[in-house]
Amino acid sequence: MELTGRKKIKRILIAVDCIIFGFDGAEIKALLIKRGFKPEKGKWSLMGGFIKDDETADDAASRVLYQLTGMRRIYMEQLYTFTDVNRDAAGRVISIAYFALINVDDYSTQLQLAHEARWFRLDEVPSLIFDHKKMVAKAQDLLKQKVATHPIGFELLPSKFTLLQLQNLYEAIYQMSLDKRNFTKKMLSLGILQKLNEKQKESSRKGAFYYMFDYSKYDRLHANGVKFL
Amino acid sequence: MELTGRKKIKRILIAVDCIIFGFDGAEIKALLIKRGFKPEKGKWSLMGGFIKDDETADDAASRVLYQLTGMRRIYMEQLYTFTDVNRDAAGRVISIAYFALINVDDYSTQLQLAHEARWFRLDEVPSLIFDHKKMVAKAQDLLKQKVATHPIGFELLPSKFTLLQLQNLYEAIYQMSLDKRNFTKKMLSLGILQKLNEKQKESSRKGAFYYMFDYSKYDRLHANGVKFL
DNA sequence: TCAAAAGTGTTCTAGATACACCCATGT
DNA sequence: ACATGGGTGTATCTAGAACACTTTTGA
Repeated sequence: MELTGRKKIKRILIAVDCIIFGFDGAEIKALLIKRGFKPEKGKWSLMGGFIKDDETADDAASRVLYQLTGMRRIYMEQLYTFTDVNRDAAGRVISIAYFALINVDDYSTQLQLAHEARWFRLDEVPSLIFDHKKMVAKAQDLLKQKVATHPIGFELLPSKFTLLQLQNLYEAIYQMSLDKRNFTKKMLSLGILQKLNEKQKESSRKGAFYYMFDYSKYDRLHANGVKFL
Repeated sequence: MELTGRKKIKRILIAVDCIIFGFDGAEIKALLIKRGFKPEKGKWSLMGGFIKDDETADDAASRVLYQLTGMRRIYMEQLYTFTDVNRDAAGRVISIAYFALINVDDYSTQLQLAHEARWFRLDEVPSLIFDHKKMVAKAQDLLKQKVATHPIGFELLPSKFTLLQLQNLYEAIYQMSLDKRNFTKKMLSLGILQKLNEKQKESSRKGAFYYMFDYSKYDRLHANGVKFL
């Protein structure tokens, strides 16, 4: 870049903030923490942290996600960088927001308690510090848009899931109901689900077959994205 | 965000870099400058600059675009934030990349000369400093993706354009040829083009009608995006 | 035997694609 | 009169949408 205005630059801190989505079988939820320090102590907020000078933003986001969830290799993607001059009460801080998807079942209750974290339905997110509400809204947009063409919905489900669970997931994301026959026809036609010989017996007498998402088939068939919906 | 690792943080500078696309009637091109200062003086690079402490990243990108083009109100959108620890030879600098579209005809030759700027076909972009090549690639992806569902292609054309010019634009972006009848049928069916009573006579004896993009009709009809292709 | 969820096929419709000729005009 | 690009219509195909009954099995 060109050197313009370099002299005027004061210290600007760089943070990452993570919008973490989960799916409880019926609703998409966001994981928020009760902020345990000043400023804005006691208010709800996204989990975040400052970037260290030897790590990338991706590294920082992974670290922050690990602290909160104890999980590594979480699906995660850079969302947007928020730079309003007065967005953080404590001084000039820009924040690189990350969007993450986790399977709720893998998430330890212990850590949840330690951080005073809670899952919130998207229509019940409380007021959040700074511009975190905007971040959540933007993440929700990205989720809707991305899940229509990329196989990321599976990140929100256990590795074995039934077709009905998958349908419920899409219905929750889009807030609409889908036709069961059309949905299964479409999903199976993509050739990226592997049917197991095992049934989920909890929710019905007949039992529903489990499926797994087959990453290698996906990569082979749909290198350039699919149309899920 | 949580306070983690704050103590270890050294100064990190924040820059913006702009990927500027234009369309010359046949090809999509990117505007690059010959860097006039060290490090990497004399090499090709994107136009960029540091964020001042009283401006947002959007402000900084607008400023940088104005410096290079003399134009205000350029279509512009935040693309991605690049944070590799050693991306900039001069020290730790993160860069918020912006994606911009301009109408080549509006661009002053004077300013072009002052910055030693040049338009490059996307398949002839020379080697660039730092990670600017990655930025260009990412911007090209976004262009392809976004132009399919949002009316941003018009930013690359004069306000009055013929249907053939519009088709050429899409053909250039997607590197494929389209059927003239199907293309015009589709475009006109969207109800967002206004036909003028004026013909472009330069390129044929018969002359081709000019059209304009009608923003208000677009907003009314397609509040949630359209499918152009 | 019955309640409760699982599984499955056909018709209809709209949008996308493929395809070729006549039109208007300046020289 | 003719060369050049401008403009237009129809048939086919494909994907999505609408729609309801049978199957399985544990209690």
